[in-house]
Amino acid sequence: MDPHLLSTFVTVVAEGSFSAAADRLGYTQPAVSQQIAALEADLGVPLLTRRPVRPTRAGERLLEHAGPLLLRLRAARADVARLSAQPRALTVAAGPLALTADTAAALAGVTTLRIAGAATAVALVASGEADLALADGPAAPSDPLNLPDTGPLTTVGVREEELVVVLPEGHPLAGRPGLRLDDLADALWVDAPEVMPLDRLRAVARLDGLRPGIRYEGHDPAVAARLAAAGHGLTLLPASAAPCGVRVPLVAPRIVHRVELVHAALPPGPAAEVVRALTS
Amino acid sequence: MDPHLLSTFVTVVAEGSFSAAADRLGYTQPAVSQQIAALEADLGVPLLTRRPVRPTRAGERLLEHAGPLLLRLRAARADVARLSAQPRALTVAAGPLALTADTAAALAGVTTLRIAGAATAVALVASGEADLALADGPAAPSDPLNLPDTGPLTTVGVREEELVVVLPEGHPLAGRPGLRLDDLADALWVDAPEVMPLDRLRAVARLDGLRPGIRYEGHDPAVAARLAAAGHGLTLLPASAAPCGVRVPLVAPRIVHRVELVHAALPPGPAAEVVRALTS
DNA sequence: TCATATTACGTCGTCCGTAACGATT
DNA sequence: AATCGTTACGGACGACGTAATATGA
Repeated sequence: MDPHLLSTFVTVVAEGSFSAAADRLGYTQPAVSQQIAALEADLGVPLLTRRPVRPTRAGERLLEHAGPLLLRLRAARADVARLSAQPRALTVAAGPLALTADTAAALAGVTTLRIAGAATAVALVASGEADLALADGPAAPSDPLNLPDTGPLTTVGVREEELVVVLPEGHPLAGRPGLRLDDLADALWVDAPEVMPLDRLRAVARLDGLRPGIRYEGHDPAVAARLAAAGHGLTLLPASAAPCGVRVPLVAPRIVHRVELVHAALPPGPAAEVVRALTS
Repeated sequence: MDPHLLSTFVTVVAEGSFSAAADRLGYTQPAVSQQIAALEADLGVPLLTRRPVRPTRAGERLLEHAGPLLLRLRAARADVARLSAQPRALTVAAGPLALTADTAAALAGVTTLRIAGAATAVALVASGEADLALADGPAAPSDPLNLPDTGPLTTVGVREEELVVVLPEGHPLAGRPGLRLDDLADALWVDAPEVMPLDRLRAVARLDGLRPGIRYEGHDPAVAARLAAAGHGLTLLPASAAPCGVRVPLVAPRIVHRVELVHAALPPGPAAEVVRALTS
């Protein structure tokens, strides 16, 4: 199973077309056709239906592996390259809820700041495109975030903060001193996958439900809070990130908003300084 | 980075010689030489010192990635193959401390039982060589074991059991009702990596120390207990696995012996039956 | 001097591109 | 008929084996 073939396979599925994938990868279309045929011959199973081009069940299985596999490959290369690399621009990948005032203050010497979901931020560090990741997400108190395993990276907890449910004024539950998530499972929630993905919440809270309401595809927690305040659905945010709406502490299940710092082994330098500042 | 090259690299390091690796892989020796040269050219860094053949620092980094990478590759292949595979012999990989009487009773229809450490057991399932893994190891109560990430496998907790320190009769601490691990960190411990690896204990207990004493390379917990009872060092075992010696409950840190069942998506059949029996 | 890694070179296989073909809408 | 994937074929590159060479212990 050549990673090269795996990568074209992923592209073909993403594009939904052999010719489009060929264009994107800089091959001719027959080359892609042959690559897919080679992969199918190697595994002994059809991976794609043609017209329309869709993964078969076997193809879907392979896709689940292909992403992490290719990431790890890039991670290995990056990890080796880091040893001989010269210090350069300092890039930090941060989750949308990671940048409180304190955290921002600790980022001295940072050249580029990139906002990305937890998994993506870790992937950026693993593949060498970023030096530090500040991944954030919900977790049980003092439990680690469930980050993808991309090899030997150092992970340290930076912060845990209470979560609040954001409700519109006049909501029937707005007067309560605290709320239980299972009482809200049937309510409509703001579906903001880049701020606080509902599926992670479900996983951490061991809960089904959380019906998705309006979808917000941006990064800004304030927008999610405003949507909630305007009655488009509930949302759950760390207390400091919810500037408006009625904020009621979450009391059960016991979930906090956790921020973790992820980085590879760092030589002394500005990156290491930022790590020190963040973890002190 | 061709996985093929990666795999020869791993073999060369393991054998400590180009020619021995060539023999093992069925290549000629110059072929191996060229493969390593190609890998080094690709990464732009020397990976091995020659005479003696040892990994450089870059090589060591690469090695850390190569194992998981090749495992995941096998896992992907196995996962795809499982879809079209016919039901066959049912193989279970179990940790050395996983097979209590109850657990053994649940293994109806199992053809082969293989004893292996937690990481190996999971690797066997991922690569399709086993259908079920019963991984065991120390963990904080209700915390998951820290198993390697090899793709979409289902993990369920099966059991948690109290851990006891096994001491020889007449040991100064033998009369205590309970023991703290940090009080024993400077003592000599039975080093039984295939029963209860000391490094895992250190990691879970967040503790240095645990000086290794006599080394036992087998699987049998009873032997570890006997060595401890005979005064060759202390050991920590689940209460049910320590047939002799003075057994004192561990009271701090709060660590239990946890068993987890790991398996891929299973079609209905004997394997699924065993899963049901184990998790009911 | 012997063992062991590297270099040189010929051969074979693999992979891609061009061109022709086939199938599906 | 048009679009898109497959098959056919030729050329280029890469990979392995044999043979010769270099380098340490």
